[in-house]
Parts: sequence; structure tokens; C-alpha cells
Amino acid sequence: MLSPTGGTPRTPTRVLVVDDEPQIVRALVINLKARKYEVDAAADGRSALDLAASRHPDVVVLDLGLPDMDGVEVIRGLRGWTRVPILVLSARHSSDEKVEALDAGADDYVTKPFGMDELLARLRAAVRRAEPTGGGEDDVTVETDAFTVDLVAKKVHRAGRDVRLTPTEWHLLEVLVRNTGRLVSQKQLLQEVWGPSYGTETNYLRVYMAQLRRKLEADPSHPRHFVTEPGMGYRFEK
Amino acid sequence: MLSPTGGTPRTPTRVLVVDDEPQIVRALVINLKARKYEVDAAADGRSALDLAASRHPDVVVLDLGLPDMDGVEVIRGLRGWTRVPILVLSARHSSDEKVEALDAGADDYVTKPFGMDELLARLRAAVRRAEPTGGGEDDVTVETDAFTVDLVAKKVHRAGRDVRLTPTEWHLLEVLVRNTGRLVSQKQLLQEVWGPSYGTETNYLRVYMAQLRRKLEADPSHPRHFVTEPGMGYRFEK
DNA sequence: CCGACGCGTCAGGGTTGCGTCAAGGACGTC
DNA sequence: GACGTCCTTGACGCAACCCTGACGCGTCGG
Repeated sequence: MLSPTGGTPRTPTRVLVVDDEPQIVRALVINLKARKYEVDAAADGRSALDLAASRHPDVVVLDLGLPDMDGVEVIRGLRGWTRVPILVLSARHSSDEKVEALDAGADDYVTKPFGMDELLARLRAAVRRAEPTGGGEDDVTVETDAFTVDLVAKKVHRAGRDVRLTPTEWHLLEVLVRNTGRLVSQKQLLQEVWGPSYGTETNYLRVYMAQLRRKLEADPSHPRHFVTEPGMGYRFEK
Repeated sequence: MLSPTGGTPRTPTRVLVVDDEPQIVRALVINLKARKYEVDAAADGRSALDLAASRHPDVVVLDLGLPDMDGVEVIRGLRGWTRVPILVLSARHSSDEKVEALDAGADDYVTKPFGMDELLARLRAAVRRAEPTGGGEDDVTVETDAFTVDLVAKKVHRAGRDVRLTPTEWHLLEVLVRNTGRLVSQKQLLQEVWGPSYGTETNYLRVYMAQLRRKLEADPSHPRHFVTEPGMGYRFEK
């Protein structure tokens, strides 16, 4: 798994690393960059808070032993305005320290020396958790002049009314809309909607493309949004 | 701080404890109840999944060494239909075990023997994190022209009278209302209401949707609020 | 000029999925 | 121990959907 999010390649995950020991920072930065994270680094609390404000990281890895201020203060400073996941790194094993940091708003607490694999796994967990609220929009809608497609609610709106689509029609529309502007080959469409063994049943496509156009296009016989590329495939255009 | 949420006293936080060692379960239950948590306990994976489905805990404390199934399988079973925070307890310190559990969807990993204070702090952190999606809804009541649903009071009002709903009816209504306007797939409904292993028993849905419509729709045979999307699922519309 | 090919359109038939009803059984209450 | 409520399960009719084949049209190449 190369992409840190594990899913479809989106905008890279941004990590803010805060530690005053250069060798730790270096190790973290190297490992994170190798896994396609975008990394900022700070060596003290002041610059950590500044960087967090200016760069809006998706997750913060924070060492508690900083030269200029108490690590817990950094947590509070962050929690004053953001819910970004905070993963605390600390050499102190005492239970009180952990409780204090966690109750101040940290999301996780790892003691030094730490295993890089474990740290990365905890980091993935923290990012994954924050994904729906932090990064993903709720309403993924695509609009054209004729109709509106809401991919989350699975709704199509047209001329003030909801359009009823059958499961197959919707599935086909979904694949096309997720590739707005791009050509999608017949084979790809067939295999995504009907299954891997249906790569050549092009007549299915003809029938269902016609139904989509009849339900959605202003002039179904002269489609403007569901474009045929003869011999190749279909394309959805806004 | 007595209240586990630390903030305004709301409905108590429900914890599901999963462990096959009675003394651990006892220690956890005592400590959690003393802090005003509501606690369910399971000794194996099967009953853990069932309890999670029926009781909808706000957080799960899960021991990986269970008699009937691999702990990671329990995590996957839960993640198939819920994002409830999972705090893993384990006697195994190996890095691989941790990574596997975390990547399967666990939120935190604590090795035995553990400090109770630390565990409780990690539990608070997990619950706090999940709060916005789990508990902080703005719309507590949803109104239609025919009836009113109060999600907090768990009451349905219609034509000046309270409507009696069975637990299952209410549960189903709740899932639909929380997704007002959005299509909810049959599988998701079944797994949320009946449990992870009921993803294909579509006849349950048919029976209970009919009952909901009979009790709430003005004209049950022509539903306006509980819409069927054939082959896909159901949708609640204001 | 003619045939081949790809695409759009239409209509019929098999199959699936949904709504409805009713009966059996588990559970808790009195 | 009797009663009532609720959940489960099966059967049946009906509507909707998916597949299939046939036909017409346009384009391209021989």
C-alpha cells in the first residue's frame, strides 16, 4: 500500500512533525515521505502552533519534551481552534503524563523508543478516523444545465422533479459521472456494471445508454452530456 | 470529574467490554460503572458482534485473544457496518499484531498488563473524538406533513396522538430518519437493525417497512415518505 | 455502388423483487 | 399457567426490471 489513505489517490495527507531531537525528526520525515505523505517539521512549540495554523495539517505528531513550552500547552493551543488528530510522542512512561496529555485533547500516546511500523499504523488509524469530517464533503453533486446528480443520496433531479433510475441505470451513470470529462471504454463500463465476464456485450450499453439519455437529456436523440465516441466508449460531459 | 463525557450530562456513554478472562471483565466493569458508564460484556467474538448490533455501544473495548474467533475478525465484523471506536486490549506486544489490528480498523491498542488510569484516559479520548458524528446532531425532531419524529425522546406523534412503535420498528425508522433524503441500501438497513450477519434477509425489510407505512403514512399503499427504490434500498423523505 | 460494421430504437418475455397476509413461536407479564 | 406482544417465516399475486432479438440508419472501406 503506497498511498497513506489506502483508498483512491486524493490530495496527499499532510503531517506536522514536532520534535526537538533532529535525528527523530529526520527518521520520521524520511519514513513519511517514502509513504507519500507531505511533511512539515517544527522543533519547538511556538513554530509548531504557527505551522499548524498556516499549513492546516491532517495529523500532528507531537513530542512532549519541547524546549520552549510544555507539550500539553501545545495540545491546548491546538485544541482551541482545531480538531486535527494529535499523536503524542514522549519519553515519559508515567501514567499521569499520559492521562494529562490525553485529557488535554491528544488522540494517542506513544512512548519512546517507538517502533516505526507501529507509529505509522497509529498514524493511519488517526487519519482514517478523521476522514469523513475532516476531508470529505458530504454532498458530492454534479450539476449540468439539464439535471443534477447527487452521488451520496443517490438522487437525480431534473426540471424540479426526482428522476427514477433502475439499479443498472444508476450504476452506469455513477461510473460515467465519476469519470466526468474522461472517456470510459465500453469494456470498462461493461465490466464495472455487469461484471468481469461481460466485457463484450456491447448491446447492453446501447440499450441502457439510450434509457439514460431518454430520462436525462433535454433532446435524447441529440445527446449533449452522454457522448458516444464511436468504436471506443462513452463520455460524460457537464 | 464524574461524568465520562466531561461536559453536560447527556445520555450515559455505553461501553461494550469483550474479554474471556472474568477477572479482567470484572475489573473493567466495576471501574466503568463507578464512572457512570453503561456497560455490556461479552466473553467471545460471536456474542460481541451480536451485542454490538443490538445495543449500539458508543465504544468497544476488545481483547484480541478470544476463544471462538480471531480478534481481528471481530474488528472486521464491526467495521463492516459501524464506525464505533474500538480500543484493543492484548497480551501480545509484537509490532505486527498491533499494525494488523490498527489497520483492520481499531482505534487504539493497549498491551496487558495495563494501567487502569491510562486505559480510561484512552477511552475518554476515543469517545470524545467520536462525539460530533455520534451524538452532536442538530435536528432532534423531524417533521413531515403527516407525522413528527423526536429522535431524543424516541417518540412519534401523528394526528395529535402518540404512535406506538415496537423496538424493531423504531430502530428501522431511526436509521432512515438519520439519513433523511439519502438512499439507504437494503444491506445497510439490515445490518444496522438486525446485525452484521443479516445482510441478505430482505423479507424482514418488506414486513417492517409495511408496518411503518401502515402506522405513519396517510395512504400506506401509496407511500410518500418511505420510498422504495427497487433493487437498491429505501429512502425517507420529508 | 454496395456491403460491412457500429450505433440507436423498439417491443416482447422470462425472471426477479416487492407488498401483503397469516400463522407459528419466543418472550415477558400478570 | 394463561395471556398478549413482538419477531420470524412462508406463500402468493403483481409489477418492474433485465435480457434478447429485430430493424433502420449512418459511416466507412472495398
